[in-house]
Amino acid sequence: MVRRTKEDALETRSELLDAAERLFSEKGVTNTSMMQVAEAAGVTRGAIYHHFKNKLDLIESLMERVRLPVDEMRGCGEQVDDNPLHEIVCRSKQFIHQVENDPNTQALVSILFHKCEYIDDVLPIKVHHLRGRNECIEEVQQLFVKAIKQGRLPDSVDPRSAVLGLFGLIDGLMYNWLLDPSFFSLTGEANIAIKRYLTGLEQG
Amino acid sequence: MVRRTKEDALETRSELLDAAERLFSEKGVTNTSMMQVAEAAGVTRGAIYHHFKNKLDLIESLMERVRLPVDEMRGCGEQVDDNPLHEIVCRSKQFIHQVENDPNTQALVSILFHKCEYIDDVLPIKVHHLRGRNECIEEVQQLFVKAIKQGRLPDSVDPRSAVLGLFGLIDGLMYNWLLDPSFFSLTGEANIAIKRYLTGLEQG
DNA sequence: TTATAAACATGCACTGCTGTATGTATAATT
DNA sequence: AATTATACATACAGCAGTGCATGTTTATAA
Repeated sequence: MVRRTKEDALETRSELLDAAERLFSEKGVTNTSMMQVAEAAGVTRGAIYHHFKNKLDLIESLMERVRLPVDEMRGCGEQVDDNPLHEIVCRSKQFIHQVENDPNTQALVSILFHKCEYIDDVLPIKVHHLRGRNECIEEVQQLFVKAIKQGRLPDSVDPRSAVLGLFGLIDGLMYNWLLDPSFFSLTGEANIAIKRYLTGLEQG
Repeated sequence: MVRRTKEDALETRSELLDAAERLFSEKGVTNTSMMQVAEAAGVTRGAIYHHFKNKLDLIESLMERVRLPVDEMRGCGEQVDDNPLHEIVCRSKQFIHQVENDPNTQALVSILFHKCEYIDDVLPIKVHHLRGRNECIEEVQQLFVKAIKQGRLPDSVDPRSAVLGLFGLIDGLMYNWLLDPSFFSLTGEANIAIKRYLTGLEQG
């Protein structure tokens, strides 16, 4: 009803993003209208179109705002030893833990996996998703290279192949877990599966 | 423009389903209108609403029509020996091969993974997806049980955990491959990764 | 052979959503 | 203190899509 200060405006914008994130993850992106987002944020559609050009711009801003764990997980805090395999495990666990425990992260990943359609119009989502993923893949691949050089993995292991399998495993577990979180424990199964996969890597 | 015989009607229905499958996998489910489906099939919207109640009914029919490889892959043709692990590998390969090579299967899986939103309204999709998956999981889990009994896998392996990891791996690889098929060879990477995962299972 | 019903085509009314234009009150600027 | 720009609210026009009702033609059954 009134205009407020600049900080208040930023808060409005933030609340709009929060509402969008919630509604998108609950009802899907295309099934959520701008008016519903506005209502959920306690404002009118005018507010949205002031802060964002359109729905796509809103989505892009959502992607910009959240730093996905895929992005975060470069550099894994307590990295005591110089074993790249340990860092790979640590990063993976941290990633999965954040998805299972941080509501914001979970909502966004849920949107990416199950609540949006990868069509041309929402290309920014796909682009953002792939970019972060590819950067992360590149880094983990280097860790595998390092592990092979250190003799922790046999030479017969192709680092690219190793990282593709690992990411497939993690993504697949998250995908299925998000379909029905009560079906199994993400952290539990992921830890076991990753361990097994790495064990398989260590053998020829 | 005219009415034809019963067989022709079934063909019309089939062409509508073909068109829907194509358009859905290309442009997404919600972004494809009934009129576009009708046009692509060379008929008008009236034809669709004659054969299908609405868009959801159309989608349900799509799911009914195609037997996903997940459903098919029970009983793996040339099963010479009695090694359940071999059957597991055989089924997985068959599944993946069908996704990579059969256009119909690929289109439908692409829809399930990337071109629809799992909201309440499209619950039939989710239900169908999960039902087929769960049935298959159950069967493969029994194969793991058998393998453990035969001493081909250590007792420490939990069959449920084993199958969850395997399905996660396969789903994740397919998910990522469908995002960008040129990024890697699905069959190639899947074979390697599955082999590694099973190797990891054989170790404690 | 006639009647009925199937297999569509056509047209209409309704709705939800979008984008924008305009209004308005307040903060920020001078 | 006056002006300007910001941060929204409100109002309007317009479309795209849906669902249905109603034609129209032909198979099919009696």
